[in-house]
Amino acid sequence: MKNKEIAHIFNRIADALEFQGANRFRIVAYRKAARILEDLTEDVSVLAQANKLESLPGIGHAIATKITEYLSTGTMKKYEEVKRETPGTLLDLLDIQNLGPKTLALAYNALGVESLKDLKKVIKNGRLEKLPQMGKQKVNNIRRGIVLYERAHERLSIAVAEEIANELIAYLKKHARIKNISPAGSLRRWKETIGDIDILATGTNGKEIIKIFTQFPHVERVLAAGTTKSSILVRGGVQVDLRIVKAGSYGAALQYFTGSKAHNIRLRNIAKSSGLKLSEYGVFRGKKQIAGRTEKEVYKILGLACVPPEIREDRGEVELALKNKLPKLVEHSDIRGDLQMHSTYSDSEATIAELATAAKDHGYEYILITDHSQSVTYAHGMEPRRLHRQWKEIDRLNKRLPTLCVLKGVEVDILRDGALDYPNTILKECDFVIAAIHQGFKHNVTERICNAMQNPYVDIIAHPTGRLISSREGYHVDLRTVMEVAAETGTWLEINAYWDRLDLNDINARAAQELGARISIGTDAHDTKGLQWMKFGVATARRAWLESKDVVNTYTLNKLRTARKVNRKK
DNA sequence: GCCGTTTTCGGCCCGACTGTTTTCAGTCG
Repeated sequence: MKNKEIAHIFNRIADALEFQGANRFRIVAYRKAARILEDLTEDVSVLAQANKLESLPGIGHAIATKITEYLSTGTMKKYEEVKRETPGTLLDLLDIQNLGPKTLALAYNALGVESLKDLKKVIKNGRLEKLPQMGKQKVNNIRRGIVLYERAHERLSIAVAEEIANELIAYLKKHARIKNISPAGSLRRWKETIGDIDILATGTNGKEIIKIFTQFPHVERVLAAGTTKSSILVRGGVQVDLRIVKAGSYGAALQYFTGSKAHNIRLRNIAKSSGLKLSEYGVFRGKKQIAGRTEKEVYKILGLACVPPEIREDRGEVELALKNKLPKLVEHSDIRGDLQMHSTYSDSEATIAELATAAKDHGYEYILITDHSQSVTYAHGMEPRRLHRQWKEIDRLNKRLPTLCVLKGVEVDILRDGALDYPNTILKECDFVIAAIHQGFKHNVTERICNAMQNPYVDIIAHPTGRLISSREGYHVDLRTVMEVAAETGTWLEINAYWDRLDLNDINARAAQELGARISIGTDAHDTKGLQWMKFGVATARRAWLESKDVVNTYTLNKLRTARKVNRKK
């Protein structure tokens, strides 16, 4: 699929146009087209062939022509032109904080800056500072931006961001006079990675709250501190922004700072077309505020149902909210069990008894123990004898635990040659079986997974793409084919809730559901604490628009057993 | 560059903070 590739090109063109000082609405148009392509689960070339590109919102004739050009010739004239006009790595520098297109253009035209190296040089020798409109402070800010750019230049995992935000919110609640406080931004939307952490609070004395905020024990640097807004860097260079608003604007501000930007633009357009104005201070008719205390009120006055934060991405939710037809998203409290976890029988630190106790604390009705199969030697995979011993222990445990059912499972490897790591005589004795690729990532993966799904005893495909958010691309796999075969055979596809996997991700899980496949969520816990990752799995399911009927571990155990694939012979 | 239930032209979201200015431009979200 060339979707991502073309999206990248459009973003590049937008960067270049920004640098050239082009009409800002043209720039927005390219960025929007890029985002549409990134969100698209269908292959753009299929749409192009069917002549349907222009039916996508935000893609008009000019951009459709450019897409077609690229698909048929492998190049795009506009992109080639842009590359000719802006040297090498120049546009990469736009990722540096406090250095925008205007300043970069100035540095390029007046001083010939073409690279990070050049930029550092003109900062050091003082020439940048001497340019018109520049000065000591501005250059200082750019210098700090470079430090961040070189250090981080990557996004935080949701797990790290959530932990920092929780700690900071607890600190502020304890030390400052605050009425309401909430995370906002991509953290509140539960995106898998977070750029910086946004927190919104109400209180009467903004200045005092901000002072306390900037004294948070882990502050590395205070970037800005006004009366309503402040930014700090905490350990590891993570940026946290705090906004203080009046209680009467809390809902509007929460809505505004939660985003996404694309979602908000839609809302503001709707407000405008009915003669209203929407800002972070409220909804206004003329100068009179007519809503803003709660988010619900803001959506309502615009004629929309209140959209859950997880789906505020302008992926169709605005249209449905206008018709009051939003999906009823799956809730964490709907989850009755966890369908992937490991014990000391393979590579985990927790015994089955410990996992069971922790699961009871989570209020679960069942858990599926899924230790690794024999050929995964690095994870201490189980030969059949050890598996049988485990089953006996589970039988004993189940007698002691009336409210929880510990299910016998396995995470069976799909081997290089496509065979499964246990014979069917073993698999059929399991309550549920998860199949997974852990070897041969580039080796006929689609075919191997699809074969595994044809096996009547394979219930779930674990982490279907194999990606690791922080470090690994994933298998060479045709996911759409996998989803189709999953739907055909009744095999469930996993949302692996481990924060560095979240695999399937939001977009793919939604596509799987649309193609008729069902989803199971498993934490893949390797200790008792790992059971807590369920929240990230549920959030991903919500971002995928899933309802409880789409997620099998919202089912009672009886229903779960009868919902499994039809060709299974007992 | 996109878009249209008044429009095929003339719109396109809105505001805070900073720094260099003396009325405003640039950047960010």
